[in-house]
Amino acid sequence: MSQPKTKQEAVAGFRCGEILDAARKIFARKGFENATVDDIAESAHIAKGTVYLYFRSKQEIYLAAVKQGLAELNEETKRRMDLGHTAQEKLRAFLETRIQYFEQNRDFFKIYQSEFGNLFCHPAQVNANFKELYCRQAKVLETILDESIRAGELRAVRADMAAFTIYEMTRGLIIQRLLGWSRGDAGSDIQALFDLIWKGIQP
Amino acid sequence: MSQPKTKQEAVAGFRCGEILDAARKIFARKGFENATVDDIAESAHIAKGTVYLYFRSKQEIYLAAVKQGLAELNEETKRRMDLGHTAQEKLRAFLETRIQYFEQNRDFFKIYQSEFGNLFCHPAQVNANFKELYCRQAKVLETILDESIRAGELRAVRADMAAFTIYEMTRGLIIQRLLGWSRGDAGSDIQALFDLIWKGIQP
Amino acid sequence: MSQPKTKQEAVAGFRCGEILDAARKIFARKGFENATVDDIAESAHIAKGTVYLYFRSKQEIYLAAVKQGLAELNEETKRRMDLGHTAQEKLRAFLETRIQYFEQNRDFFKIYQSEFGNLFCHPAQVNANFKELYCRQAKVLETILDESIRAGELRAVRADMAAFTIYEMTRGLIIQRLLGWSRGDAGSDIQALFDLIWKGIQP
Amino acid sequence: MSQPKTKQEAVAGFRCGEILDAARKIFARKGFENATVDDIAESAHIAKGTVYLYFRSKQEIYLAAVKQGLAELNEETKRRMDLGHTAQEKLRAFLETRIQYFEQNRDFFKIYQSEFGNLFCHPAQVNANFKELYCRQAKVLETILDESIRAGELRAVRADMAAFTIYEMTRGLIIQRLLGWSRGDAGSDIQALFDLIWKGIQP
DNA sequence: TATGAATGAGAATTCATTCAT
DNA sequence: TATGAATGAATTCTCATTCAT
Repeated sequence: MSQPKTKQEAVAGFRCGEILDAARKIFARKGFENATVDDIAESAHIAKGTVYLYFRSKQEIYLAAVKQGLAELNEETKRRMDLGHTAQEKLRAFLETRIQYFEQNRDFFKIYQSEFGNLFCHPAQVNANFKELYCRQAKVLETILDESIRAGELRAVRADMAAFTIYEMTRGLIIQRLLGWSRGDAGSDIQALFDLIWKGIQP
Repeated sequence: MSQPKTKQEAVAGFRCGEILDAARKIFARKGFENATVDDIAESAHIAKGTVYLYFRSKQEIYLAAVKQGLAELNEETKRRMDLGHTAQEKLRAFLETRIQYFEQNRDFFKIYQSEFGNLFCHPAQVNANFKELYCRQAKVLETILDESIRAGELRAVRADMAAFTIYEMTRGLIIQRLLGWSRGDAGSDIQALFDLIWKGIQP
Repeated sequence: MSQPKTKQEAVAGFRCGEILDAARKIFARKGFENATVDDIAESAHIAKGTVYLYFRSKQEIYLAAVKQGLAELNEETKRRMDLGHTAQEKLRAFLETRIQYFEQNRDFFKIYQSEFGNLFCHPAQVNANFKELYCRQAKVLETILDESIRAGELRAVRADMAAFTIYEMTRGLIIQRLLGWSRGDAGSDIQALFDLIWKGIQP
Repeated sequence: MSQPKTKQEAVAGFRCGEILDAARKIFARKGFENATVDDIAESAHIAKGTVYLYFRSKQEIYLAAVKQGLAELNEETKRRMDLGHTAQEKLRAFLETRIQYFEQNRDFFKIYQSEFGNLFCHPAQVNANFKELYCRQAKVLETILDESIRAGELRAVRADMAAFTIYEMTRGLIIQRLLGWSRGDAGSDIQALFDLIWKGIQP
């Protein structure tokens, strides 16, 4: 995140990135438990020991990979939502950004999805860490909805529920698409989903 | 499924049930990989070897636990939807049954949810097995929606997408509730969700 | 061995025999370690627990199976050797009996052979038990040879070595035949072997 | 087999050798089934996991141990037979080499012998692998005998049978010696055996 | 006697992590 | 920094033996 000051740091950052890229690929393919540190090291073209110079444990690699992706996604989502002026535009931006991001980063989606699946059987400390990142995404949406409802642009639905629900619908759509269960192209899927949501929340 | 004919079979069925209950508890708490067969045996108050008299492998226990729950849920959902006469009643029945079932079988929901998380990194054979059960749930809904749209009760949304989306929203709501992120009681959460959906699909 | 006095004993003897027959079949097919008591019980059409009414352990079944076979073979060999008058006749009887017996009791031969293979890694107590039975076979032969040498019928070879050697040649021939490595029929194989031995020991 | 090019390879070769030596000792003492990988590791003064860096399974260790010994024995036998000029010299070389080799590598002989014992209840793949090595030994002898018979140096016995028989007599002698059943010293045992065989096959 | 469900010790194998080079 | 050999704890599954019925 922060700029590297020295060449050392730059190299270190580069290595971390390579490892995380490799890790995402491996974790996506095998899941956390079945991925081995050897797999990751091999995929990153370094030795196993080297991995431990940059990360303290397999867990840590995993967390870093999810965090990095989530942060990037959140940032991108926020950026594109800010470009919209109306609630409608912002909502559409939310849907589009996320779906496009996940389509382009399928490995990341798989991990993200798996992470969600394990939400209930994670060490508490891991969860605390992620709950914040997860919630932040819904919060952004909740805020928009809240404002729009107060402005009379939307009808008085429960903003917290609507936000989380929209959030989940997005996830559901991506699952359908990644598993090949959806028959439409991305554009029309997004449009159909947006339409459904919008009808549900407009006054 | 079938009634036990002999005392032997009854006892065997009972043991299977005990093991599956224990398994659900353990898998819910630790996830598939971190649960050990020893954990399950201990929780079922039997010896490890005994588990293997009833199931051939840890995998098999897991699959049985998920299948049993899914089958029960599907059956119950269908039964209650059949009691409704209008699309509205059927949809509400769908939401209510599922949310209530999962609230009452939290352990099962956690496994179910985790199963979804692993959808992308599962052995193909497991997936094939479950895709059918997963899809059947959405299909039931899709059929209802399809009929209602043709009858003019609902507007012409894409039934496949709407079905899967409603399905996912339900799941999302349960997650919120189980993680304690929802502030409302079950009844009002269901009402709010139903309202959102209904507005989205009515003509 | 001894005659059963009561119906009880007769039944017990019958059961033992059934178990030993089954055991021989299973041990021959799978070897001692890979044969399970369940296999044996199933093959004998009784329950696993029943096996333990007649034998104290898997070991014991095995030992009993080998002993029974060896005793029978020894007896038969002795009987047929006694029918011969000259050393030549007795030697030929020795070869013929053994080869025919093993050809007709292939399962037993496999166990016997395996037993020999484990001669060096057996619990001492087992070995002591068998050494006697093994040696008795060679001893019978050694005695014959000894007498014949003293009578001038044979040249002065070392009887102990010749006996054991003939004994081993027999075993070797059977291996060849059971593995299908021998191209001749039993009769001509026996003849060829006898010829070789006879030339080696005649004056 | 091939010379190690790097220090790495040399170390790896050394480790393999250490493990195989330990394995031979353990397998000889306990037999394949009763030997544990832990035993082998402990005997080689390394951790259990280390064994698996060099061999994929217990089976593989075993096969490697037998193969290595057999190959060495075959090579040595061939080398010493080639030094002889007449059939008599070659035959004596065969006997001497094998008996001396096994006397000096008793652990190997025990495994080899046990291997023979399991000839009939082995996984087919193992057998295919060994049959070749076993037969090659007898074939060498058969060829010599064949030539000598055609040259009139020996009488017209069946070479295949004679070869296998001599082979088995050798094995028998070693068994006697290792079990302490033979009263003579190695030299006189070899001489007696040779005498017996030679008389059996000379014209 | 006969049964077969229950037991639990035991074995092979894997892999995250460490550490000497 | 980088390496990769070594470690050993942990896990699944098997099966001889026991015992209540």
